[in-house]
Amino acid sequence: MKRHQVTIIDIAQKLNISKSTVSRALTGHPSVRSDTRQAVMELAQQMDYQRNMLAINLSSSQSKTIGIIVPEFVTSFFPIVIMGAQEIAAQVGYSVLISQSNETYETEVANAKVMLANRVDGVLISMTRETKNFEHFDVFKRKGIPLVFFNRVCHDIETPKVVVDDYEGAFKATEHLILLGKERIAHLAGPPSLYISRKRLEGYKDALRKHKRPILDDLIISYDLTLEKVKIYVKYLLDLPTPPDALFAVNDPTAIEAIKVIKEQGLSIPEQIAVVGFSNDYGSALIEPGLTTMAQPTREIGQVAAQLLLDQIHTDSSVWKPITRVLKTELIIRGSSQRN
Amino acid sequence: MKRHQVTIIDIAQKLNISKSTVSRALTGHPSVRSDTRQAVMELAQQMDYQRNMLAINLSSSQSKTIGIIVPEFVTSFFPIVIMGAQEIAAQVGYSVLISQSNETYETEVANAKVMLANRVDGVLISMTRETKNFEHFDVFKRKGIPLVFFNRVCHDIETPKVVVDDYEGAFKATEHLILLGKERIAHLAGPPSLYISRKRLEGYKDALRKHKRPILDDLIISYDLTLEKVKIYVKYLLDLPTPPDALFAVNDPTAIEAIKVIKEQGLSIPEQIAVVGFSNDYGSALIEPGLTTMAQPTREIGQVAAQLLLDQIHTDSSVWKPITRVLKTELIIRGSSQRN
DNA sequence: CTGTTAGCGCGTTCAT
DNA sequence: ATGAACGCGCTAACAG
Repeated sequence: MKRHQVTIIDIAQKLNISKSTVSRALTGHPSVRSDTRQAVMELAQQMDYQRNMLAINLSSSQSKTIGIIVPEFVTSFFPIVIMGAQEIAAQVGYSVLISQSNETYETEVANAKVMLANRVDGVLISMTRETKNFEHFDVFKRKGIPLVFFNRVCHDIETPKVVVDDYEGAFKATEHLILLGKERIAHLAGPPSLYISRKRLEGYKDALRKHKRPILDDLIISYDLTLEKVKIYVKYLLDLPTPPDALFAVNDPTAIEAIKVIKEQGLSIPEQIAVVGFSNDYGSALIEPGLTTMAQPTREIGQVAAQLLLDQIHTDSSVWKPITRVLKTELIIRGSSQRN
Repeated sequence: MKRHQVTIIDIAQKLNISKSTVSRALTGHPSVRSDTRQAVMELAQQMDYQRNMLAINLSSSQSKTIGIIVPEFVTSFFPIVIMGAQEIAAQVGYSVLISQSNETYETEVANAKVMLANRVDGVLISMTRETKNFEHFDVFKRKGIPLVFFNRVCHDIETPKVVVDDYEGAFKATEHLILLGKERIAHLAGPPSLYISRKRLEGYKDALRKHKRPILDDLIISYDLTLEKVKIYVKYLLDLPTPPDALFAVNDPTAIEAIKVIKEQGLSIPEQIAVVGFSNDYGSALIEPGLTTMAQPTREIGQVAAQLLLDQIHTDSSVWKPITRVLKTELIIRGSSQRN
């Protein structure tokens, strides 16, 4: 079977009029006799005519597509962000080209090239945990393609960003544990390469300082977010001469993994050790005990990021400033930190 | 700032040679002097040249893009399928255009149009639960655009499909409960409009028949997969004069919701009522007790579907047959059906 | 080996 | 109100 899509020419011929007229009728141009328009519309409908965006995009040299590069798809966080972004994009007729970097720098670079090749009008990015070189982002800037970072942002590129208040969130989470009477609060932190890891670590430390607690380096472990390693670190913490009585994890997957390990070890949560995560992922309400966590407005992150990107796309970029939108987090208390 | 991407012409001018030569060098055509090629490649690199897929796609009248239409993004199932599909597509240089129908027929139709307009080379589809009219799928067939259904397939369209053995899976799940000594096994089924609902229901019934158990209509509830309603149905079941002692749910989100309700009601799982789901979603290992479920090879579904689609795209479709690939499920036993 | 030309489908001038 | 002609960037077919 031949693949053949109906074109304007096809319908022009059938109606024995010029392609330009058909084009005008289809695009709702006023200067077309209404009966002509009528005829065109009907035939188009009947022949299943669909505008060829490939052609339109080429001649308008814009793709009406925004790219999204995320590290992964496994946790519920990124899919939900994407949903939010897609909603906004769809409202103004934009498509979305999604790609995952699989937490690998090389893949991220490759994905960026695909975006470039496909002439996306703008890109939403959340970086890999191992991205330390930003040349592939710079290319977008040089070519005048708007960029918006979210979640895992890059501060070496001057561009809008959408984040949650990681510092404040971590501060509150830690303070919550302190107010619960916990004395030795450990922190399973993310890699320092990620800004969010550093901010959350800072918040954790400042909460301890505010309440005049010592900051114990033994209790702070920075790891690369490879979940398999959580077991090792949690065991290490539990085997300490004086083990922690609380754990603040950099994100929910980490916290959930930690809870599993702690339960395996036969310790009681939250009595012997309380746990707090960050994100309010899908799993945090499911695990037993429920995970106390800092909720992020996930969908909203996607919406705001997409809106910021569209603003940039439509505005004369010379007038525009690299704002950072900081969204609020909210403490969700569940059984992992407090018996009800 | 002006948006301007480097073109072949730009580099042709700088090198003072013809565009065709540049094009040939870039595409690895053999008939180019190696020093010429060298020069072109270097300059291209240096100028951050990226092939304009928009142009290539237009002139080759194919987009090197496959579309994926899924009902939602919330459960982990579809994102993982998409990951699988993306892997395969990426290997052969295909991009992926993703859209969610939000379980709404109208959105699905609209998405199909977007796919058409973007001239995707093929489409992967899992239908909405409310899709009963298939005209929008037929359009693809008429235009010669290959289609592959997965998971929620449509049997009125002659096209390849990728499914798991829902019948067998449901049969095994039910039999598992029977062998556990459960006498009154309820089934929270999906809407009859979905083939998978019907198949799972069939498997459930046949397992009962095989073991000479009565099929009690009271214990079979078909619902529209709106999770909020699970509570109502489960309560109804529990309030029956002789309530069920086991529940087989059509999918994991339903089962997980059911477990929550059952726990709220103060009943013990699995002693008073055992629960089995279908899918082995992310949450099923997290909830307490762990959910016994039929695991689907989720990622593989995406891979196989994408491969089937690519085969169709690359093959002369006249020679090709609408195979249905049936993948195997596997029973994962956890605490919701059996104490260890 | 390299340059020239045509055409992919559409929107958009510029004429009429 | 309509038609003709051009260009978007690139590849392929056709000369040299």
